[in-house]
Amino acid sequence: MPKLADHGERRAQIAEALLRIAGSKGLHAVTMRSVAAEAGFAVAVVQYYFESKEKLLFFGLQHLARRMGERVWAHVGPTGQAASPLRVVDAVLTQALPQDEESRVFHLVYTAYAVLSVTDSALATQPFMDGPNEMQAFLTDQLHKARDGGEIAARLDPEAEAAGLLAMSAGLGTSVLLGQRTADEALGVLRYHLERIAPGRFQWSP
Amino acid sequence: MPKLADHGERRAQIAEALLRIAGSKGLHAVTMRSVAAEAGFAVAVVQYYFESKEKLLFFGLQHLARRMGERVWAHVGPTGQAASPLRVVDAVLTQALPQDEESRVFHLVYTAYAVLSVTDSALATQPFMDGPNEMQAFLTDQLHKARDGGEIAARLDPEAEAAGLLAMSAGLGTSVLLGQRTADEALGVLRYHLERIAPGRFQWSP
DNA sequence: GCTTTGATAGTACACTCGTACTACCAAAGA
DNA sequence: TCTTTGGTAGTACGAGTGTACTATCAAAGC
Repeated sequence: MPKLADHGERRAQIAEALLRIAGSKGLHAVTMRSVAAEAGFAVAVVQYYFESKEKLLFFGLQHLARRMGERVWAHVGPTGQAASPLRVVDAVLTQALPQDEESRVFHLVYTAYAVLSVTDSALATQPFMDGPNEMQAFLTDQLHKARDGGEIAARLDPEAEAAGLLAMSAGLGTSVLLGQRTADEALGVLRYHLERIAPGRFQWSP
Repeated sequence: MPKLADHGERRAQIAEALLRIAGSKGLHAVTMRSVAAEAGFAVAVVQYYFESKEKLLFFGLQHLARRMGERVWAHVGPTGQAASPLRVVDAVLTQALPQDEESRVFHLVYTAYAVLSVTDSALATQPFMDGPNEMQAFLTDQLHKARDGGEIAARLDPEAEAAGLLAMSAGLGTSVLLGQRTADEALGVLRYHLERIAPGRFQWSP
């Protein structure tokens, strides 16, 4: 057997190249040739590790979702499980905003994929529901804990609050992407609404 | 001079065909050929009224924005200018949700255009900021009036509330598009948050 | 040392795209 | 009536696409 190549790593390399192109030139600029060139391989190599473009696109989406999940978790984890549920909620929602370039690319490509999935049956819409659903369940749980701990008012509905905040965060993220407002302005709006839920309890962060 | 054709109407016809395709098959399925076929014309006719695909796409976006504006206004107008500002706010935000097929197509195509505009300089991002900015200013104004009229608490910030509600509405709309929740569920979340702003004042509508 | 085989490279083919070009048709003005 | 001209149709071309195909290379096993 010749020089064994780590298939997983190769596929990851190619997926990264795909995301770089999709993030800079748009998802429509993702072609076998452009991805191969960006990754520094020949077209046939991309074909070798992904038998078709459809498979490549699908893997690219999975790769993106995985990286987004890791990133959010990396920011939430350190906050600690034992920490105040409100801090966790704040960390998650803040991280959901496109504040740096990497996050901006995530948002853009993810949205592009989402739009594509509506009309292209090849890209199952399942990944676009699992992630958000999981996230909403997580936030709902945190808000339940916050309510039980008396951090937020008892009249608040954790489920509806979580769903609303998540949707707001997504909407704000899109507006940042389109240049309607800056990330800081979006953060300000988000913080205002968090403050409305738990007055005086969101002033630890700068 | 031969059989005069109303250029405005022809362009509108073609734009409608474009939107039908973009709404059903996706914006990437919009080609000179597909649009011409959908409109029942030859390709050269589309070329005749739009000198290039770029111009066609741009006009399609303008046409969409115009129709969306008309639709929202048609629902807000009857509510009356003299009516309660909260009713106007409710009407606008409700209408911003994709509840019927036409609205669903609006959301989808608009989002597709928005995503495209981020990476394609040909599609100016201006239209995606003017509309939302105008809408936010309008809602902010209504909330100011509501606050002055004592319909909402004085501690609320009209600007931040308007921005948040609009972002939430957009985010909820996207989630409906992706099938994460139904339009009714999204409406429920939205109504919950309106109710939070002005308790007991959003129970007129079914 | 030779063969096998996983990995990479180059190329060709069928297809679709946007666009340019020419031809045709029919109504209005001379 | 004949010519001009706005509108419509058909077609051809170059560029770019996904994919199949073959060739080449290099390391592992005999």
